[in-house]
Amino acid sequence: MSVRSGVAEVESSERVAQILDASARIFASKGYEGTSMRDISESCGISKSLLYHHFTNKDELYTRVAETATKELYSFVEGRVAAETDPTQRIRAFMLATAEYFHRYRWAWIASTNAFWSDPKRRRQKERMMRRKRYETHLRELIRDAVEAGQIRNVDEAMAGRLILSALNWMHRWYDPSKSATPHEIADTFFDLIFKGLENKG
Amino acid sequence: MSVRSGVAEVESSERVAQILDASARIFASKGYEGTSMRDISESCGISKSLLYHHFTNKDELYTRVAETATKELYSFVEGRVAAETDPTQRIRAFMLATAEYFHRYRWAWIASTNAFWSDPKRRRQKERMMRRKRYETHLRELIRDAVEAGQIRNVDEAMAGRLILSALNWMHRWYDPSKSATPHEIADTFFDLIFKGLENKG
DNA sequence: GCGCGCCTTGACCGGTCGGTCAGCTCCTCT
DNA sequence: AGAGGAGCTGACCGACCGGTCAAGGCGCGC
Repeated sequence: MSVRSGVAEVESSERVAQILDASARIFASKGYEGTSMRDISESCGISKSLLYHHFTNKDELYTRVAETATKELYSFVEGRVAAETDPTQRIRAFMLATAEYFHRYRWAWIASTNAFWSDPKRRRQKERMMRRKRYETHLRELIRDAVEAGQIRNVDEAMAGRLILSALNWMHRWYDPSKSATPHEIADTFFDLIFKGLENKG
Repeated sequence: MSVRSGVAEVESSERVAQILDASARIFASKGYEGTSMRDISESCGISKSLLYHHFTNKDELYTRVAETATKELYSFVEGRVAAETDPTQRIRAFMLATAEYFHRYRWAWIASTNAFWSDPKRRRQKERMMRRKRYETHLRELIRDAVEAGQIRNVDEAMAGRLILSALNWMHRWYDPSKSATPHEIADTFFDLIFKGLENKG
């Protein structure tokens, strides 16, 4: 495993970063319960004991992986949104930024998405849910602003927000990095489809 | 567990149906690996051995659950689509039928969705993927028909199809049956949003 | 009364799980 | 030279996993 996959790019220890990267990939493809500490240690070419030298237990290791997928998402997206002034373009920036974030932390994103249900630790889940809610509320505010600016029609912003997030959140299930379109292009296409609609007005 | 949750509604044996229903709920909430045969047997109030009397192993039990979520989806949706003639209304029927199917087999749907990755048996996955592809191809054909009929603009039908399916497939992550909107109403709202778009034309 | 099948059980199996521990190597600072 | 700490290992632990098996209860036809 020579190529880094996005997790812990600025991790102090080289080994810790290697473990986090390998864990992200394995958790993403096999789920939390389906991944054993032996799987991880063997994919890193190290002993299982060394995992416990760097991390207290499996749960902390998983949490570290999952956090990278969500922890800075909000501030990253907010920064991109703030760079735009036009209400509609702010929504587009929200979508493109989310896609870019997904692209960068793909395996960690998938790992945390797949274990959305069945979280053994409720404290962690509560924390993640709060970040999530803040992120979703932000989108709804952007939609509300665009409605008030007269740029989009008076839709239910909760449902419109869910539609946008569905398009972005389902992407990991079919996105193939070896194919042509980048997440950025995909998000842009979805923005066009959602904004203009399918209907032929001509 | 007195209430049936959709799986195996016409199952010959009462006990088998009970096991399938309980399994669907537990697989849905804890995943395949996270669910033990003891979990299932205890939630049914029976011994673990009895599970193996009715099912050969854990994999067959899971497969039986997962199949109910996908096996008849295509023919069910196709039937609803065939009842409509207008190309746009056929797309709407596709969406409403999918939402209704999800509503009916909710736990089995979630269980099979969550275990999309990490499928130990490749044969089964291949089978499911073929059904899935047929289902998705059908939608793309409906979109193409509507484009050719001049009802929707000349969009990329693959991306338009993915947008529609994303909205439907992500629903299980936020749908709450205790809340007001039914899957039918949700799908109808999504159809309206996707068809007309967010843009204010006035 | 009695044998026969079906549903059902508890005891048990080998294997794997997450996690622990004593101790090894090797580099650094004094 | 030697003390000490970080990185690292293999042997090991109890718990739990999926799965097996011999046998018990029990209704039904003869």
